[in-house]
Amino acid sequence: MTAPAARPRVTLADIATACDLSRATISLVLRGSPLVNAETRARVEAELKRQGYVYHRGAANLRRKVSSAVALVINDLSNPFFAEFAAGVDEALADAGYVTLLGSTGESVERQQAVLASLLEHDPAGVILSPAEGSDAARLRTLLGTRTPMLVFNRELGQDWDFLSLDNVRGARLATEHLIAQGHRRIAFFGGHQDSSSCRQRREGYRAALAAAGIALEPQWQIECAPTRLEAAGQTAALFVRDPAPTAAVCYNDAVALGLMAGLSSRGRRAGHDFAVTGFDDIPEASVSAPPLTTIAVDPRARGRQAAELILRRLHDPSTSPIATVAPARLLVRASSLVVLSGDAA
Amino acid sequence: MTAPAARPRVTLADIATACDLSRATISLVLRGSPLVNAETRARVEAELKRQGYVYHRGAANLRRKVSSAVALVINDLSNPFFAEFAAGVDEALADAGYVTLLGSTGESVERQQAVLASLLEHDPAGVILSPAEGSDAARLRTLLGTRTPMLVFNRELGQDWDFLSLDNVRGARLATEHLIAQGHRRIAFFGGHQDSSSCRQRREGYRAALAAAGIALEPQWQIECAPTRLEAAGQTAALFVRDPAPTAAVCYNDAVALGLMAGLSSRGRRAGHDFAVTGFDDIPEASVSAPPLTTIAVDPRARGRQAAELILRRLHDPSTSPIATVAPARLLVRASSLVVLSGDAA
DNA sequence: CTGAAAGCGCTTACAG
DNA sequence: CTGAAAGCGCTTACAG
Repeated sequence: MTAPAARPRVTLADIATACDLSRATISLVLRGSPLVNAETRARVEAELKRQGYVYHRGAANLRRKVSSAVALVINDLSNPFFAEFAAGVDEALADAGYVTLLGSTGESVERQQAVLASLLEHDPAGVILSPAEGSDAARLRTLLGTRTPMLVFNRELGQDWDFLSLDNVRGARLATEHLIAQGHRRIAFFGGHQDSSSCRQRREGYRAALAAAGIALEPQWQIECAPTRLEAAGQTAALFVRDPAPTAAVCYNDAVALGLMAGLSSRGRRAGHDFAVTGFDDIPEASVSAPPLTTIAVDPRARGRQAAELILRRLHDPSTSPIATVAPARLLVRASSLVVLSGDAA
Repeated sequence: MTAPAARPRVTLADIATACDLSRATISLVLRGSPLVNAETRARVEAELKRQGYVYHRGAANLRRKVSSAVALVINDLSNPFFAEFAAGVDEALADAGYVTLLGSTGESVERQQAVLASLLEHDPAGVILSPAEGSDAARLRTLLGTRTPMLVFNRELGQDWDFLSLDNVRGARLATEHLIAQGHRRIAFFGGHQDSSSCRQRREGYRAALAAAGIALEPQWQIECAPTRLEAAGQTAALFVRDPAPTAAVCYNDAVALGLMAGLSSRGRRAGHDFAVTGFDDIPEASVSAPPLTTIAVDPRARGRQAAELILRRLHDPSTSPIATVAPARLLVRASSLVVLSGDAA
């Protein structure tokens, strides 16, 4: 907290005194009321500028019992996906006249509780939460109460909060169908953890595509690993323990896919030449890796704007029942999945 | 703005009534005053929990004439460098009990003015600004006045604001010295534009290292290009128009270095084998490119924490004169610069 | 140890 | 068209 400012703040009352008017009239000018005389208005506006008046929205909000802030709590701002999301949220909130109260949790549930508690003291009209892994919905509910609407992004939490999710099922299904269309029949699902809901959903899409094509799912080609490049590279060998090995892999996300591509090269194989790889997310590196990565784009900035719009709608309409929205996923075909299969491999 | 909440807010007065005490006493409990009787305190705390009271910091701040917010205005949140910076700022501000008011400008000067004006109405104790390209210091000064302290990051704006910059000179010097120590004498400076202050500073470090080693600077090896991968790849040929050609290049940044490496391979050369390359920034891709890129790390998250600490210090001590801080730069040696020179090349 | 009163910067009926 | 008065949720001397 700060010590009181040396220079005292310019206040409505100062302007009123200088113009020899009441505070009420100044307030009307500020809020653009048509009630005030044009000449009076001009005089007041000149004086506002002259004294460098800055509106104290907090005081106004207190009096009016409204809030012009929305809290945005992000699990991992150093992930470009969430950074883009945050940029989209902030953009749309600003356009609607709201200010963003930022909190980042670094995937820590404890920090998430602390950050949210602190932000709530600043009286946000609503909250947008991209939950930390392992978030406890009941604890969040206790913190939030029922007064503050929340939109949950990306990871489902249950409760009666609005929810914006990526279309994980459809995305993975698109990737898998693409590989099948290329002639692959032996397709692994590579990376991610079963206990993550997004991983479960992506596997579901993968399974659905296989099933629709009449391809049996091979349990030994369902390979779990932490969703990082390094872990993925380390797990590459698991794809090739048995013969025949898969000819393609749908990866949990781009990081995993890039790790797998590295793992492939250190085994003398090359993605896009003798093995097909797809990712998920379309991180910036995906377009410049060697080879460029076929992946699923979810446009995080657009998702951010969408999240902002959803919470704003909820603020205006608190009574309707919770809304679950699924954002579209788009297949981007690049070289990593374009393999000419030998007769043997297919 | 929101319509008034349906459920009325729980207030100090509600707790006071329920406990049959005055609001003053409740306030003392909230602020942890030792004046209040232990039994009374316990009773109050139970009631606070029971009613789900949440402190209205805005009201308290208004009364106390303090602020517990800091505005953070970022030019490009979709750049991982600035996203990390923002995460570091938020982390440190939260630890100090402040909340972050986020604004992103997308490198637009007009948006920067609008965003800042809006944030200032929320009465931040201070501002951290990573300026949009082409920012107008005088216009910013008009907006800010002299009441609100600001810390400027990365791009110098003049005025009497505190300033945190990266050590471009020292970073480029470290990279150049490293190449010299590897035996190189024909070292180019590749990429960036003369009109960017960071590019000028990096060239200055490069020149200083050459001068200290008694190596003459060759004007034809100072090659400008836009700081993107694509432009850099396209300019690669410019290094080899004359004989002898350089054996190494200090690149303006990592994007340029990665582009140069691509340009080299399409000419049948390989960074780290027959040509040495260094970058600047340590973007995530630098560690996973082929070969991994020797570069200068500036640790944006640590810079964010540092920025937060600097503005907090300024809040506590408004009178001291403006402070310019230069953040350290660290050389990360990786394979792209490790070339065994043939007798001829050296 | 607790309460009554004034006030932070604003807005909003209500008069005139 | 403008002003007087009350009040948003809190804190802070000042009494007692």
